[in-house]
Amino acid sequence: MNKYTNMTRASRLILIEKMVSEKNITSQEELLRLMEGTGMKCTQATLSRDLRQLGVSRGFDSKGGYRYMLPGKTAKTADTLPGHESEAVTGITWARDMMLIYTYPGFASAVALKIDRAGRYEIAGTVAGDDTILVIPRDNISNEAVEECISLIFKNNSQEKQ
Amino acid sequence: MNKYTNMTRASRLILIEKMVSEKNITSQEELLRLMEGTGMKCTQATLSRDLRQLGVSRGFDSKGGYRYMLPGKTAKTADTLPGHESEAVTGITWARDMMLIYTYPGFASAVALKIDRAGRYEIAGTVAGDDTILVIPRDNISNEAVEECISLIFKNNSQEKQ
DNA sequence: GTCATATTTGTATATTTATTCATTTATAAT
DNA sequence: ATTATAAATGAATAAATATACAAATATGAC
Repeated sequence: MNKYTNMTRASRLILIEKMVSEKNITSQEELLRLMEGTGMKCTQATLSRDLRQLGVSRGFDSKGGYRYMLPGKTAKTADTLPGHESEAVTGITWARDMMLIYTYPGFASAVALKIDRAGRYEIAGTVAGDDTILVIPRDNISNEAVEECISLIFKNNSQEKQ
Repeated sequence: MNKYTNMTRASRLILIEKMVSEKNITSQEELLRLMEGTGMKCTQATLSRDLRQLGVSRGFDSKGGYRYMLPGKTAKTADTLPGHESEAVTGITWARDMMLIYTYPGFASAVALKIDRAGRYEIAGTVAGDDTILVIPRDNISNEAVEECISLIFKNNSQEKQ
């Protein structure tokens, strides 16, 4: 049953979602002013509660600026129906402070893509052949840190369902 | 060029990501205390800056509680080397005394071919994946020399197109 | 309508997070 | 090494956001 029969509140929540999805909102004060412009007014306190209710949170845009965003937009998982890249891995070893990942033939680039997309700064880059990936850590990053990192990427991968 | 050469900072960033991914962090103060527990200490101000750098933001978990979380699959801005941009090249960095060149998907081998054909002594060889090129300098060749070299190749490249 | 109860809201304030500025530390050039 | 330049940091503080509590408003039963 719908708990939100209060019209004022209901339409305010709708307006907030609309504003957040369309505009680049950087603070609650800013959103407040935008909403006032449309005749819908409330206080920052109410906005704070509404945003929590909606799951709208302040994150960062691509340039590192603040931006309020809808819950779906935060964890953008555009890629991946497959999501079982880690199963293609047959072995891992270290040589010259670089990690070598072995996969079933043809799977290297798919696994490497997964690693690249994780955007981990510990990893300067990967180069994938057909069944082997060369993972190049940044300077001063320990092998353990990279292993941690790779482990995490594969873990996240298997958890990724939404 | 690699921006993360500071050991203390680099490992702190790693720890932060680890903490955020493993624990349910609800505030910076909380994270601060957790980190202190491992011997890594800094102030809330530094943490605030680090979190922005990492794109880690405070959102809501399924129950509406606060929780710091890693960024979605937002593209990280590659550290670019000014003046070396050729159309397909999206970024350049150094790791383990090797140059890594990032390109748009599918362009790596084309760019690598260009480099190979220049026949520069400084460059022992290249290995290209789909969107990443590993440039291996000869022994005793400085990074600067290789950059000079690559810059020259790209300059020639862009002149060809005009 | 009245009454009882639950929800919503604003004010004031507490808490949390971001930023300024001075200092220190690292990196680069000579 | 020495000096210059840039990056990182902490302390203090500003700015932004959350919450306690009282008042107002809505909802449901009669």
